[in-house]
Amino acid sequence: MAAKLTPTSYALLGLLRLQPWSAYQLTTYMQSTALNFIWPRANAGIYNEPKKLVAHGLATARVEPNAGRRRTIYEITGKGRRALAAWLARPNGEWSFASEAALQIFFADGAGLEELRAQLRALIEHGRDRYQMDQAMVAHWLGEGPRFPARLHFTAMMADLISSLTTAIDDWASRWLLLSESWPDTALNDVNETQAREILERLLETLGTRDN
Amino acid sequence: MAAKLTPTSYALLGLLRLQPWSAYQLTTYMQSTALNFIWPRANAGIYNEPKKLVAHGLATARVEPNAGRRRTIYEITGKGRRALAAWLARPNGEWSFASEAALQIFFADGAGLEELRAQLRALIEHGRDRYQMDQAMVAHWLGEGPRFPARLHFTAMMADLISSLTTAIDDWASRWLLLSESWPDTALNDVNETQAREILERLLETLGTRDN
DNA sequence: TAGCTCATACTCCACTTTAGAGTATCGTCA
DNA sequence: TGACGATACTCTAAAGTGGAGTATGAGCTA
Repeated sequence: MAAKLTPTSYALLGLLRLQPWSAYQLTTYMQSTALNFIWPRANAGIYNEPKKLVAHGLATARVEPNAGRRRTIYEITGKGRRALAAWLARPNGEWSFASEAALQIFFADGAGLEELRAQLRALIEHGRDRYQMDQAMVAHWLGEGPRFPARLHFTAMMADLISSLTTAIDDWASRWLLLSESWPDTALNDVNETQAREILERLLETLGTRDN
Repeated sequence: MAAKLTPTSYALLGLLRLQPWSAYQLTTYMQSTALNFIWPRANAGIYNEPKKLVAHGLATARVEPNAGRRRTIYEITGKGRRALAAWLARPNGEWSFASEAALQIFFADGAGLEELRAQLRALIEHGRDRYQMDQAMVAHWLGEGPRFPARLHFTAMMADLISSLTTAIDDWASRWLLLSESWPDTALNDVNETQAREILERLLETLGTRDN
């Protein structure tokens, strides 16, 4: 009877290893921290997950009063610790990206130049919002310290990853916003064909130096 | 009676705008091109989507013989074109990332140093596989040209995006593989605390220059 | 010729996940 | 007293998934 655990299960086990949590705390933490960037999950799904952990003996639940209300506190079990350790020992290089914005840009030859550029600007604006949010968090970590001070290095690692990706997308959108300045429209023409070939040639070089 | 269209619906409309497609062709194209990077979708879902488009009058379907077999060919309608154009005119800066690997790295304080480093190496290896794949595609586009020659600039745009993200993650993993060389274990210590603070301080600077 | 493999062409399905609400209670404030 | 925000959690129709499966035809080999 192998428990059908998902990465979400393991994420919660990872948090429970640090301390006991209420379901609300787990959900709030997962949705307001770096975790929401590297493993975005819907509210309802997170609430359901600890119940599954309990059903499989990986966590325990107790209901306690809290300021006149009841809340459920979850704690990891020994079995849960072992399941987490086994998962951590299984290397996995996978990641995925998805973007409706990028999809719209990919099909922008069905729209006008100004619409394409508006999409690129929207991506840049979205990145700006992200930067402001991240800046406040980083300043807080350097000042008061993170929620888990003993994990500062992991906090920094994730902040570095998020910033790297946000910056990469920002740079990409800015690059093509600049390149498209000289386009008459979204159709292929001499200007943007030359640009495209140059970019592809540059990519071929870059990829060639990295594939071994 | 507004059709409940998803980004997947629009992606298919975007492809149908270029030419008529069979369901098999739509599925194969979506899963083997840049589209699978910016909007990854399961096989069954893609097969179902064109039927919905037909149900909403955005596409038509006809069954034709093909080498003794039957296949369904879909074509976009005028209504479908208008729905696509309206979607393209709605800017959207959103994107999402998800990675079980990053999740495992985030919780690696529950494992040993070698396990953390194995995770980082797995990410780098995954990137290397990606580079080899992309290299072959880019070489093909520069040689024979892409499937849709008139969209070369959009092909280049997406290749640039994919490469940027792959490179960013590769660099991040390499950076932390290097930084962790001097760690005695995954716990916080003087060495990695100093590293973490330096990274966070550098991030604060970078974010500060980009948030306005 | 028969069998195997691959490509073409698509369906099925139990389960998971989502977006986007909703309900309920308590403390604080005007 | 009523409104608002925080705490605490549930509900649900629709979308999506992984991982098969079925079927047919062409090409190749023993």
